[in-house]
Amino acid sequence: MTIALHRVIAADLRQRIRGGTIAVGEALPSEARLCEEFATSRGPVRQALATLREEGLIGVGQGKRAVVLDAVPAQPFETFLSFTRRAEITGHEPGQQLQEIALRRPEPAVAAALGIDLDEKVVQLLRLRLLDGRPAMLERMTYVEAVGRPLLDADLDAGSIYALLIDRGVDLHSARHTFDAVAADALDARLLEVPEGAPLLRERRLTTDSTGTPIEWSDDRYRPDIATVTVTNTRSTRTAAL
Amino acid sequence: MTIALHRVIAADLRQRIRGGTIAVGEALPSEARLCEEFATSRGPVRQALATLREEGLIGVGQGKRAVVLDAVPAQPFETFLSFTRRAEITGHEPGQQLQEIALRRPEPAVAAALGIDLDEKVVQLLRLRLLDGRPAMLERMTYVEAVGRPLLDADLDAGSIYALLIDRGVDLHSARHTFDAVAADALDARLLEVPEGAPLLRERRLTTDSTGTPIEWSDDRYRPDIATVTVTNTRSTRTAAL
DNA sequence: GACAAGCTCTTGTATCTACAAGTCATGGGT
DNA sequence: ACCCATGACTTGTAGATACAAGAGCTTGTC
Repeated sequence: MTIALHRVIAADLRQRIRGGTIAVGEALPSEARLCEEFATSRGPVRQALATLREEGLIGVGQGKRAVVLDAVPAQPFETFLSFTRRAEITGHEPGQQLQEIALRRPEPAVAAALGIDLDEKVVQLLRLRLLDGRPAMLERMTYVEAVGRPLLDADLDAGSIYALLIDRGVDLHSARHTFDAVAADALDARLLEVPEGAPLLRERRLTTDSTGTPIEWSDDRYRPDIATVTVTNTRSTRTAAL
Repeated sequence: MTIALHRVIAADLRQRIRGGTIAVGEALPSEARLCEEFATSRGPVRQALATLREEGLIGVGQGKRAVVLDAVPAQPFETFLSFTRRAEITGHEPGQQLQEIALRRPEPAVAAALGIDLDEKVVQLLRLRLLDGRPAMLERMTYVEAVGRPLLDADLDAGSIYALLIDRGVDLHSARHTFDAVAADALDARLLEVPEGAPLLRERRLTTDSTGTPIEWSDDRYRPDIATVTVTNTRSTRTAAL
């Protein structure tokens, strides 16, 4: 399988930016220069630059060379879902420790979020996420039974849950993330290795399929000194409409 | 001034999607068809489709026509930016108290974020935001001088800063938001009326214009019992791109 | 009827060309 | 010393062409 040239170019430039070969604030080589370097035409070069721009890595402008904005790329949409992908992109080593998996009846608040009855069962997971071996995030995930069943038999310390679900044909479509801050409770404190009461970033997430049916409810708590969450948004929708 | 053809095509298709001429789930005309229709080559047509894909309006895939995903993009820019708009949507009464506005030299960290020299001046604002009369969020905003100047003369307890800036022709294009949690410092505690050390949701925001030049840096701290931040994202946008 | 091969339509990738439009540095005039 | 015009360089836009690769329908065979 050959990888498209514009992807190769984008990956190469990404590497240079992350590796510091091209520093933040510095200009990239001109398109013409890149064409020579990769022995290609402007098409693939421009496509690669467009990708980097979309990722928020570079800023462009007519008549002037592209400039490196930031060494850490903003997450494209789908990576918003995956802790593993996020870690890889930022160059950290992801890890995970499954603490508990259970099939049980949900608490009322969770049942309400998922829009199910109190007597329907759910699959709940408690999982600690690591970055470079340090505790970074604690997930409390709840899946509706039909979706969560296969998780009971899977090796959850190995791969990504999302990859597994998508593999089984689960139609993950959109997610609503609500952020706030909480004080670490006893369990948070023990697993994340922070004092009780320490501030944690909490992300509560409701994931739905393309028909809008809830699939997953999650309460994730981040150690703010190790992991943060970044979101990028653009105004282009409106501007272009004019 | 002529508008680039690919923008015209994008705007036209957007119109059809929003207007219902092409329903959600339905396929767009093929590229070849669009080429005929707009009497052009594939370049501009593909560029227009790439724009719509980036906006999350359509999903694409090799060998099959582009499909309308959603008539309304998940995250309109203004909604994300504007506390006022968010409050109105959720049915609360927004309020604000400007604590301080100053023209000064930035701290090194802020200067670095904005990509300016230490001896360039910036306009800094400290503003408390209220919901239904209760303190909800504390903003520490920093603008590059050229952009922030007009704010010195404006009535900031009245309208929205963003509305004012857009009015003055400032090209707000995209923003990167980083979320974490911090313990309230003395100033946070006093103004937000929480104990010192209480967990606060922190949103650090870098807003840039369409060339990627930073315009604004902000550190916003939310009282989690009064205000949270919600983001929605969709998966389908990107799947085809990998 | 079921299945598979093949054909056609479609998008993805790449090249070459051309001109428009913006940026920036150089250099000359005041 | 300052200012401005010029010109070189760079990116934005657009056309035409070619082939690769995936999707889905059609058709022919068993």
